[in-house]
Amino acid sequence: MSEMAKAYDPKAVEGPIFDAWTAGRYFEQKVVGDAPPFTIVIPPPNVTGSLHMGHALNNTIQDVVIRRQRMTGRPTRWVVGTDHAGIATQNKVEQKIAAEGLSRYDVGRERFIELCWEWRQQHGSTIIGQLKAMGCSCDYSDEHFTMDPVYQTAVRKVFVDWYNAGLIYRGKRIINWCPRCATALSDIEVEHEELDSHLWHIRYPLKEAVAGVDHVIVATTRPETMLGDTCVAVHPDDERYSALVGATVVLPLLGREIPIVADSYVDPSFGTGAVKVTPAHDPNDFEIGERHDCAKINVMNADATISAEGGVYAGLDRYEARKKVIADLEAQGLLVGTDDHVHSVGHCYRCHTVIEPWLSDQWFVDMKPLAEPAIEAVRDGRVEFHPRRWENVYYHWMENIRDWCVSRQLWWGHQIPVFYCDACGEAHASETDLTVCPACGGAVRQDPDVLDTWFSSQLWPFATLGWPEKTPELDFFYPTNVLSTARDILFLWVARMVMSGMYFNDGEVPFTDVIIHPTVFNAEGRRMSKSLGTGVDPLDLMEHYGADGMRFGLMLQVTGNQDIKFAEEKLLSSRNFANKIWNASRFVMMHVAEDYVPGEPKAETVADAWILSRLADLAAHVDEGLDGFEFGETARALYDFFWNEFCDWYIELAKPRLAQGGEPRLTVQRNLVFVLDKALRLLHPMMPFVTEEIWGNLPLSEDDRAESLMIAAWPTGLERWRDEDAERSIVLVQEFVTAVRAIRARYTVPPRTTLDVVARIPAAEGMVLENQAEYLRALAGIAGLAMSPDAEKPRHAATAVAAGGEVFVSLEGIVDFALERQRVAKELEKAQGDLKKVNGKLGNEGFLAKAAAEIIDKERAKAAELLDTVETLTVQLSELTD
RNA sequence: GGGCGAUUAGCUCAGUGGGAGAGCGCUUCCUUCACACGGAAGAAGUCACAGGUUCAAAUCCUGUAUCGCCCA
Repeated sequence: MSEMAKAYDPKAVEGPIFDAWTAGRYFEQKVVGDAPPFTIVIPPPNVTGSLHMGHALNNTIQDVVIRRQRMTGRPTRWVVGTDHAGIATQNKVEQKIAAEGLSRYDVGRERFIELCWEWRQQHGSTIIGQLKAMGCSCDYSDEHFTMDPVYQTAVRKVFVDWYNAGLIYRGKRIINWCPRCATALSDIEVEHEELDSHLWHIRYPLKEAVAGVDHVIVATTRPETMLGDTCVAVHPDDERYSALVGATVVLPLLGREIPIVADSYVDPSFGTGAVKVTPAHDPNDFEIGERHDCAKINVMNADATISAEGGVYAGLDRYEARKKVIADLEAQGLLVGTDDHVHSVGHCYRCHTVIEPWLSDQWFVDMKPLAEPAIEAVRDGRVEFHPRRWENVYYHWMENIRDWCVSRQLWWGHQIPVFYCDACGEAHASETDLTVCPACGGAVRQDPDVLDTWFSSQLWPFATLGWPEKTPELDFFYPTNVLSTARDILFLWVARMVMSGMYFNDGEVPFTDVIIHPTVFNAEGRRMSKSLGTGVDPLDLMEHYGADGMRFGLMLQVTGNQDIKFAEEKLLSSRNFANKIWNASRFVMMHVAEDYVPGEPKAETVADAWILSRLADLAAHVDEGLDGFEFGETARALYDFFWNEFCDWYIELAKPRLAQGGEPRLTVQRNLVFVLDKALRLLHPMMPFVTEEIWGNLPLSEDDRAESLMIAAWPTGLERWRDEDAERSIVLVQEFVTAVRAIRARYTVPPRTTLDVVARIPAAEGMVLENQAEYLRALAGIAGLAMSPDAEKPRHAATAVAAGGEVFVSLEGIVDFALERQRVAKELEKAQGDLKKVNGKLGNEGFLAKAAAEIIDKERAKAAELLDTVETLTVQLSELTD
């Protein structure tokens, strides 16, 4: 066995370990096995992306889940890959050719797509490499991409099937237009932000006065859109305007004559109660326009400049146009007021440009029929959310779902497989490219738009398994088990996977458990953003704390209902934890030398029984925690066990017997190895590298050994080691030792100075402690030890209350009575307070009548114990006179 | 406007009906043969506020305040 370094060095270990895993092909899973398979599909990161904290967290979660499942012996598969990120990739390539002074129109569509592929070849694997650095156990031999040829087949089939089923249609609608990306966006790709703006009140003159009224005043947040106004609307019940309905208004600046209509959409309490209606530039106005058969005049170009319809304003940018419109209205005396107004403005989720509601031809998916079974699947528990409350968010969205605009005016992506014939005017959706019209044989041209990236990503759980082919993989691994993701793509992705997954797989859900993990904010609670420089780079963190340190530090911070304000100090303690485990293991290895013979563990001493019992408890906690996807609690349980129980106490308790040699030494060696072995297995999913490195060197029996910890068996059957008596006994030992150490610390007794200790301890506890006397001596630095139920307190002794009795340490000449009085008085006060509280309960008839019997017994025992303590401390205080 | 979540030690957070916890930080002591990325001991909290339910509330209910997020 090789000598272990004094400190754990992640850099020296991680690379070789990962290479060994790869060489062993432990990540790969073939379609074999008796146990039910366990599958996770990775939320495909954006191909242009690099690892950020959200990825780090999410992929650690997935790795923890799948590593544990793999160790239980189930055939596991973690499908990895990237999505083609239409807008983002196109932006990258456009930036690149812009450096040569070229636009995509200069290079042409075909060449541009080639350049996108080239970009992908060069940069598209960045994030996959970073997942490897984290230790993620994805099946890298089977990487997928949402533009792979087979994937394209799947996308086309979905489009054509839905088209033929009438679920996809084309229509002129108001969509969210990003003028910078020059493409439509779906509703959920728009981020709304409250902005300070104004509400402008504008006088619209009537063509002819009605009952002495010669104008109407409208209020608007977007004065420039008045160029496209085709009516003015008021509420039908609004008496202020009832006489005016049907009258004609002369639109200022342009002189267009438009009607006043009554529509119940109008909120009479907002502004003046009269609204200008611009059907081509607002979704609500579009609806009003439809109802009243008003013209839809598009006054804006794709780049958000005013179109030819805008008269003298044509060519101006939308904000320039706004300024000029306001100035002109003011000059004509038509601007009657300007209020401050906060309103919600949509921004592009990719580039944060203000989006423009815009009338154009787009493709839509009719969502309602798809949503219904997907809602049902969650209602009846075929899909479960963790934490559960996310179900409500899902229901709310699904029940109010709107049609999905799936066309994008981009070049990079899945081009819409619809072919138009100019000769006969027919349109055909086709899984294969058409060159001639199936109806008339005329020439056809394909729709130039591409599909929303999410249209392809929604197929991920089955398209990556070979669908639409009925592959063995699809049969074996679908439905998948866990889908872990951030909440911000619950709608963009998760909901759509459920809908399409069920539609195309005979109603079978794509996964059974959805983990919605917390969002990682920075230490100040702000969103981490590369552009704002508020982010933290996981690669830097791994550099400082190791992959295990980062992973474990993140796991410690995952809780069910709280977002994470990133606390780097948790990574520091996790790195230290890795080192602690390393050194505890190093200690064990140093003491299992040539003389060691592997064998079964044995609960020979109370300490042995205790640690084995605690190990059983840990295993139960880890199983329960991971089954419930409670990563924070699981991490804490592992941390506490290793550090506070195994290292702080068991190793210390083991030392005397290790030194003793012979049979006791062999037993304790075997127990140390056993506990370490099982505990490393339990920790492995969270800290794969350090555990693998250590475990490979453990002197295990042939039965317990495996090629690698990552494919070693998950611990089971530890329950038989439960021993509550032993646990209680060790608590007594800990209390006693801590009491003596506290006295040592209080009087700064040098570490090597041994003390004479007298203890007045009840018989039962005394017997237990008597049996552990060797431990007490070793751990507390005791020379003479005398225990009895009626021991006399020596003169000049420092005292402590512990183990149901009193501990006295003779400290002739150095005891500070003032200090002792102060301390005892404080302890007494606390005990009296507690006693009063407990007695209050016990004196309460309601409590005695209604509380559970075991609670009452517990309170009685507590009262008796506290009374003892109070009496003891009272006596001690009275004795502290000289 | 509707909804969700949060408010516990200096900081970051666990804890969901019966004696307030962890990590980091802080104080004191210790370079003792696994570990100073360490050991030992310790100080530190009217569990946001106000009502209510209950024998019993950090925990359940209602309201208020503050902060964050989502939807419209």
